[in-house]
Amino acid sequence: MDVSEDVGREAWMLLFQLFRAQRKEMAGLSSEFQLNGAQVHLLMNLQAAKPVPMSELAEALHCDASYITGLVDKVEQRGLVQRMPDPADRRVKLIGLTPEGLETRQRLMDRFSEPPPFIAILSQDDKTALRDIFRRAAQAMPTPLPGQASA
Amino acid sequence: MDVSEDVGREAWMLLFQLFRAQRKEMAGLSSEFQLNGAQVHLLMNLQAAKPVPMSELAEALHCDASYITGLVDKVEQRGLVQRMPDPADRRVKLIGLTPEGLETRQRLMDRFSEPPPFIAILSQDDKTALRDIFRRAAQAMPTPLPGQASA
DNA sequence: TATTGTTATACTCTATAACTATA
DNA sequence: TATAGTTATAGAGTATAACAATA
Repeated sequence: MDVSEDVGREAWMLLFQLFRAQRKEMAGLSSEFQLNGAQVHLLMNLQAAKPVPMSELAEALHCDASYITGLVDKVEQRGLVQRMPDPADRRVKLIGLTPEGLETRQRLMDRFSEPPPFIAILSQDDKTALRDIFRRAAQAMPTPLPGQASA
Repeated sequence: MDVSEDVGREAWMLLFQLFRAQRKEMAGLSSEFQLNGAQVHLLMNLQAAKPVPMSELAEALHCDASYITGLVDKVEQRGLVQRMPDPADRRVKLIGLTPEGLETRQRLMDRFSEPPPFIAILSQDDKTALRDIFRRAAQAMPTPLPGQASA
């Protein structure tokens, strides 16, 4: 096993542990909004302007369509999203944010984008280096990353 | 909101999404070993030489003691760990790895330490920079990070 | 016949409360 | 009386299978 591989391994293991150490805080953050993790990601995956088919949400959240039904039910009951018929295909239901949902999503993104301690404690130089490296990583990845926090 | 804060925010949001994009693969990795996430972390938190009280495991895994009972039951039935009495306090049970558990833990750590795509694709320089930054972050954090992968 | 979403149901993960043995 | 672990149980999260409406 060559040394160059070990650098990536060590970086990953450190990140893995750092990330995991603050998983509890993330859960707490979700419950601040009385949402579970999946609901948070549901809102993050919705855009203000363009309603989205439920099937697409299932794909984005890597979960079964039947689970999306229940997920949408809950946030719809809270007035954050609404189901709309798709004029082009009457089997499809489009999910869009309500004005209140948009506002909640905004607060959610602001809150979630607050860096956890292991990033907050870094020097400005390290933060910048991290950002640049992750930008390169994101660009090289096939996955289109969902909604960005508004600055 | 000043600009220096935004750098940390952007770094964090990018990391968050990159991390999340490969959460599915992590779950798949656990099930390769027919273990769930908690069982993986249980094994990772056990050391070869020194058996550990169950209460300590509950703390390390951030979960309730009652859940540890079931967790240990399952991996004990598979012969990976064993309960041992603590001579110093007969209420306490110490959990230690069996030889088979040690071997499984080794394979587990080797497998889990394989960097995910978003790290693997980085240049050698970027990997090194990441490692150094995370080392600084880990050192500055209060949490003692558990078992490191053996190189 | 295939696909979108829904319903009913079951399984896994995890916590809470009551309990036993020991301190 | 307090603590370590266990048991019973309940709740949340998620998937699978059968189904209705539409394509």
